Amino acid sequence: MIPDNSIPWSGKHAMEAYEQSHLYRLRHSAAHLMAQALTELYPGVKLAIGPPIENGFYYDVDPPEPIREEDLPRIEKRMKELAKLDMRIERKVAADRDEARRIILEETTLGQGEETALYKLQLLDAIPEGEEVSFFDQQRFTNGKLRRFIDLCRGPHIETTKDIKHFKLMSIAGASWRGDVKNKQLTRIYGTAFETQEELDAYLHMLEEAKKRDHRLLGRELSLFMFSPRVGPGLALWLPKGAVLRETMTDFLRKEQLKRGYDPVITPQIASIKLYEKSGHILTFKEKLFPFMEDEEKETYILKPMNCPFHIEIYQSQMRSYRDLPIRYAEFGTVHRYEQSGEVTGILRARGFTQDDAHLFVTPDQLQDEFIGVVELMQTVLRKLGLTDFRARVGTKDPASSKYVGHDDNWQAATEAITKACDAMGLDYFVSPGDAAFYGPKLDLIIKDALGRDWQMGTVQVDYNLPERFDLEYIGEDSKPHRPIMIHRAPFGSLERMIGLLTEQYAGAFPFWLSPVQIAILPIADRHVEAAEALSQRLKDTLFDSRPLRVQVDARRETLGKKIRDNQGQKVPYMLILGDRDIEEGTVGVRSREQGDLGAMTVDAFLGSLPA
RNA sequence: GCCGGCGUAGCUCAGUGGUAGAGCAGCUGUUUCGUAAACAGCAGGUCACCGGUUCGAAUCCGGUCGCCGGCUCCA
Repeated sequence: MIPDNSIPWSGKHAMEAYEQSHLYRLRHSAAHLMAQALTELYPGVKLAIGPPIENGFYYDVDPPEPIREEDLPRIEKRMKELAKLDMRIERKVAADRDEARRIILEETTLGQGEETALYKLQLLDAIPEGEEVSFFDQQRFTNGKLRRFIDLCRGPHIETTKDIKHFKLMSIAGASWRGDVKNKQLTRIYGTAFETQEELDAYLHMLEEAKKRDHRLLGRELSLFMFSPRVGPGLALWLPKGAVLRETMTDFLRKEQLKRGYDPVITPQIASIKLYEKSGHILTFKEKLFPFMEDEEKETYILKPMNCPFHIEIYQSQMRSYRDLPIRYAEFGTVHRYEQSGEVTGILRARGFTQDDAHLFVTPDQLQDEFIGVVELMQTVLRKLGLTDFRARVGTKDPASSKYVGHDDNWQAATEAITKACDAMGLDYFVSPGDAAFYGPKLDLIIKDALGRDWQMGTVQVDYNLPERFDLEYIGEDSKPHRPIMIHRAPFGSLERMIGLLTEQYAGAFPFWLSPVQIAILPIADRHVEAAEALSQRLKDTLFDSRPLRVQVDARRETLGKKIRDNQGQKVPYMLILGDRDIEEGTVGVRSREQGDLGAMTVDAFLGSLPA
């Protein structure tokens, strides 16, 4: 998390408070100021939208010539000049639509040609009839020249440009007009603004600090995973330390699932395309698939992008009775999705990843309880991982969209099951219309990474569609066939994404149970190495969380200070120092990652002090 | 995929048209050391790749690949 002292990001109320704040208005006005600078520096530039956002503001523009990063300083400079003019920012309301149109065409274009109003006119058309249309106007006559900027805008703004003092333009990106890639791509310029220089500096400093927690950096420094161009983009190689961490997490969840009546299943990496034709994924998922494979008999196979159809095949392999339900098939299933080249981000967004997947086949009567059971498991997982900074989102159907499948009463039942389960669990969630899967509503956990980006982690989805497509049945008490409901769920989401996020949350200093190396033994001199190896073996024979303790002896011929420094850098939770005194007295010198030197104690005392 | 940026040793980075450098890591030797970097030496690069300009290219130009920020999409 970026510890942003200006806006606590989590929680709906915090966001609402931000939108009411002076800072929010300041940033909005900074966006306008930037637009004014752009109209002066790039005559004919077409302006689109320029809102304040969580950590600053942006403006989307369509410039007559490309804007590059090296242009930002002179845009900033022009903004500073303009700000000093002390232009009053005045709100004006158009009397009617015709006047609004006239203002856009005659005034906001500032004599640069009506075509510069292209996007503003479209925005005007999107404002519902009868709603007030307002403009914000800032101007100053200076040195025989009128400097003016007027923009179609809902506001609110601050009163004068001279209060826009502490800002910085951050970056340039392409952004589609109205978020649709089929539309023209505009140039988006990001900036940030604060009330004081200290806050701006603090924010920039925080960004620098956040970069140090980037999982891609720590993944390399701690030897967790790697990528190789010879393997391919987005295809991670797990190094021994990352792999053991991952196994530890998998072990933990596997046990929790066994306790809750899940049955493990294992399915192949590829399948005939027919399977995905049947599931319908071939239509909705086509552009996400790796290129197809064809065998000598001209049968087409695809690398699996998801596990559900396989689990359905297993369900369908025999007659099911209502007495068999619920059936819970669990698989740590590795899937491959051909993510667009620009969207691959370390292990947070990879092309191959492993879902902690399971599919529950339930009767309508069981839906509610099973959903609660899944939410309970997710809470257990979050607690164990020590994650508290997350948001729970209930994705429901967007009533205006036609992309969904299934009957309305099913949707309503499923949505109710989800919200009731969340209420019953006391989960603090928000409802987000339009964020449902196309086949059903879902509950997602959203977590931010070090750079403040949202990632969807764990998910629970209610599905009426696949049972329908595969014609799934169970025989009910009435001896008649009935259709089961499926729940798709993944508490971690994917091992890759969760480990990436955990790495950033903990800045690489994983809790003891997860640390790849839990204990480093540091013999002081060569003559202590033998005792160190013996101690190492003794610890490895000790179970922690029913796994052998992970111990490493640092037998390098380095000074103790050097060994401590290196193992601290590797974020090893405990170092056990072994020298003449210890061997004589039957103790070890214990040093903790967090608290430093804890003094000498017996190995038993040390083991007894380990976190439960 | 699109917009913008970056690519020099395993890592972090110097090097603006004239014989490729530093620190750390690695290896060798010396040191055997009690709580955050012992000392010395050695080795290590097709300057991402391909093409062009030039007497001469890490450096200038074009293309490709990879990575980073964003858009779109997602676990």
